[in-house]
Order: sequence, then structure tokens, then C-alpha cells
Amino acid sequence: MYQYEYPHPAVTTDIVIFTVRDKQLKLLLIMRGGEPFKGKWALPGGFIELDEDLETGARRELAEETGVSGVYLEQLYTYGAVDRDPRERVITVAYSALIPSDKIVLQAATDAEAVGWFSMDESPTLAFDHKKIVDMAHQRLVAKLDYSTIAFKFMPEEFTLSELQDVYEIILREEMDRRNFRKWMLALDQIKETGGERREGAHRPAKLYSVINPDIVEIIK
Amino acid sequence: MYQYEYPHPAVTTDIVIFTVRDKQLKLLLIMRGGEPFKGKWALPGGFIELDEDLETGARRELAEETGVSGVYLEQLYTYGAVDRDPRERVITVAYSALIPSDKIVLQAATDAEAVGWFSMDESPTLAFDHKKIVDMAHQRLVAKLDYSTIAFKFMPEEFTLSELQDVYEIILREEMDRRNFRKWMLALDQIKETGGERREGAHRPAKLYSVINPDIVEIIK
DNA sequence: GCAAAAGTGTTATCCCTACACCCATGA
DNA sequence: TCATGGGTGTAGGGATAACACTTTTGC
Repeated sequence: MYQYEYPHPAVTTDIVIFTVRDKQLKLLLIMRGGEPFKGKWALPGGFIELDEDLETGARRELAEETGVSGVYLEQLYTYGAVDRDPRERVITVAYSALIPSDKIVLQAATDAEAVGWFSMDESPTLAFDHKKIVDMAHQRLVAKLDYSTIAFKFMPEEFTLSELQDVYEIILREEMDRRNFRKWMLALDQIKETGGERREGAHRPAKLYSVINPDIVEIIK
Repeated sequence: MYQYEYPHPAVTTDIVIFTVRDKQLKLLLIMRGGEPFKGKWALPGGFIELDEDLETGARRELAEETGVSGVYLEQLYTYGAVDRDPRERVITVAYSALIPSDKIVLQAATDAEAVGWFSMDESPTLAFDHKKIVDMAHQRLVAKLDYSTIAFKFMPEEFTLSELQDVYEIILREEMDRRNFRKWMLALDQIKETGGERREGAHRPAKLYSVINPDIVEIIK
């Protein structure tokens, strides 16, 4: 038992994880194993420990529930509506995570009943206010494509310009002119040729590129 | 006494309030009346009640400690470093507030010892990690001037284009061409002439403008 | 040789920037 | 009449958008 002189809310982290795969923007969800919302799909997340930072807690929950680790993570928003959890007052600090599709290795989840990737177009009804959280994360992602290099977080170590353009087109849901996209991207000076090329299929091989500063999301324009 | 099965952190809100006055960007601070950091300047804020939303709590604390109410408020970031408060684990949801200089009426503070406006250039050493919070709020404000109509939140009901330009120049710390500023601002289609004019001094009177959608911060660009 | 994706330049348009003079007023 | 800030237009440059053909490969 833990006792306090004043009432304290519970604090959780919830994580919206995106990836781009099979020409779709996808979202990682877990099926809740316990009440409330047992059997419903929800964002991975859970209660924060008193001796860990918020981001540390988010990473721990993410690893425990989905096996995902080492991803790009940024704080999204904090949700604290009084009745958002039927059990008690719960304030959640939501994080947004991006992962390259080649790093997806879903572990048999420990805390959750099941884990799955869902296309944004056909995601199920979510527990709590998680739909609202997902919507905001999606909106933020779309906005950030325009003024930052966040799209690189979806890319593997090496990638072609066409693959990179695909990511933009899938998330923004609009086609781009290939020549202008290349000119724009190369002018940003954020990627460099690796020297390698990718051959797949009966056509000219594509040059491979890598991100110059993989650890930093640059603000562009 | 309040008891919980699992440990709960304390949750507070802190508010960074800006105004523009006397050709300076100013910040509202309170002097702490109790430990820790007694006698130090700090952001207004305090513990959240279990039956109020985060924003409601922020507004309540703001009113109690400074007398300020009815202002524009937006969530900034949530700070949760383990040791940010020497008493116990405290997670704070920081908000940023903007207020027109004509609405500044500082009430004799109830919870705080003193309240004061400080220029960003000469603000005192702050309690806790409040400097970090102020820095982020400032950074965000500068960024938002560019791509939103947030500057209107500093303006009174009616204002001249020169007054509006002053706000931009003071916050961005750079002079702007008057003709280009006017062209840009009027093209945004966010303000309208009220018909009135302001005469002050031995020169041509300035037309007064008001914001078309005062309740919405538009994303521009 | 043919299908399929990669790669590549030029032109037109729009937006942003730079810049100087007249206007209305109070003293 | 003069000092002061308010108000206005245009031309040049840079960035963005539109647009089509050649290259390399596997089959």
C-alpha cells in the first residue's frame, strides 16, 4: 500500500507506433488481456514507475508488450480527461514511435494477449480514448513530413529514392513528381549515396542511399 | 490519507504566460511562499485535483496565484524527470498562455508571495526545471509566429497594423519591411478593418483592425 | 526486343524580397 | 510648415511546379 497526504492520479504512458509496409501506414496494437476493455484492441502502454523517466517508462512498456525496442520516440500529448479510465483517475502521457518495416520483430507479448499491425484504414475500435490519441499522432506525422526529416525514421539503413518517395506518398496520400521529389530531397543534403545498388526485377538497378545524420530529426525549410 | 495499491506520482500543471508590453516579451512569475525553493521565482502552477481536467487545473492555478483568467492556453510538454522535485516524484504538464497587454490585471496573489512580469532578457533564476520549460515555451512561440496566427493572442480587441508588426518584431527580434508585412498580413485574410482609427500624436491616424476568427488559431502558410 | 522501373533538364509561374515617396495629422 | 508615423506599388530573383524521353536490366 502506498499512502499520500493528497490524492494522486495514476500516470501511464501510451505509445502510438507507426510503420510503413505493404504500401500502407500501419499501427501496432495490443489486445487487452484484463479489464477494463478486456478483449479490445488498444495502444501499448502502462503505468509509470516512480524511479523511471517518462520516456524510459514508455520504452519499457513498449518492449514488454510488443518486443519492440530501440525505436525513434517522441512525446505527443498528455491526456487527462477526468473520466477517461473507468477505474480511477488516469493521466496518460502519449508518445509517438516510428519504426522501419525491416526491424519489425513482434515478440510473443507478455502482458498482452495478442499484438498486431493494422492499416490505418481498417483499424478496429479502440479502448479508452485511444482513437483520439491515434488521430492526433497521425495528424502530427503528416505535418512533420513537410517540415522535418522524420520520414527517414521509416527507412532501413539503405534505401532507394523510390522507396523513400513511396513513404511520402503513402502517408500524404498524394502522388509526387519523381524528378521534383529527387531534386528536393537531394537539395536537402540529408542523404548520401552508399555506392551500392539494388537490383530487383527486370529493370535498371536503383542507387542506394543512407541518412547522413541518422540520430537527428532535422527541421527543414 | 489516500491509499493506492501501486505507487502514484504527484501531477502538477505549470503555466508559462507571455505578454508583449513596453517593447518587450514578458513572462509572469510568482515568488514561492513555501519550501522547496522558498523565495525563488517560479512558474505559476500546482497540483491537479482528481475531479478537474488538466487544462481546468491549469486555469484554476493561474487564477488563484495571479488573478489572470480567460486567456489563450495550450499544452506545451510534460516533464517527468525522476528528480525534478526534491519532495516526491512530480510530473508536471506544462501549458503556455498568451495574454494581450491590455488585459493584464494582477490580483494580489493568494497562494504566492508576490507576482511579477519579467522581461525575457532579465528574468531571474527559476525554481525546479522551470528554466527549461520557459525555454521550450519561448522556442515554440517563435516557431508558431511563422506558421500560425498565434500572434493575435497578444492583441487587444482592436489594433493597428503597426502594433501587430511590433509584436512580430519584438518576439522574432528582427525588423520587417512595413509594406511587405502589410501585404502578407492582409493576404492572410485573418483580420478586417473595424472602420475606426487611432489618433495618437502628430501624424496620420492609423486604421484599426480586428481578428475575424478570434477563437481559432489558424495554421497558415 | 520488350517490359518495367531508374534516372535526368528545362521552362513557366508564383511568391517573396527589396525598395522610395506621398498622406494626414498635431503642434 | 514641419516633424512624425501611416499608407501604398512595382520590379527582380529564387524557389516551386509542370512536363517527356533515355537508360539499364531480366526475361
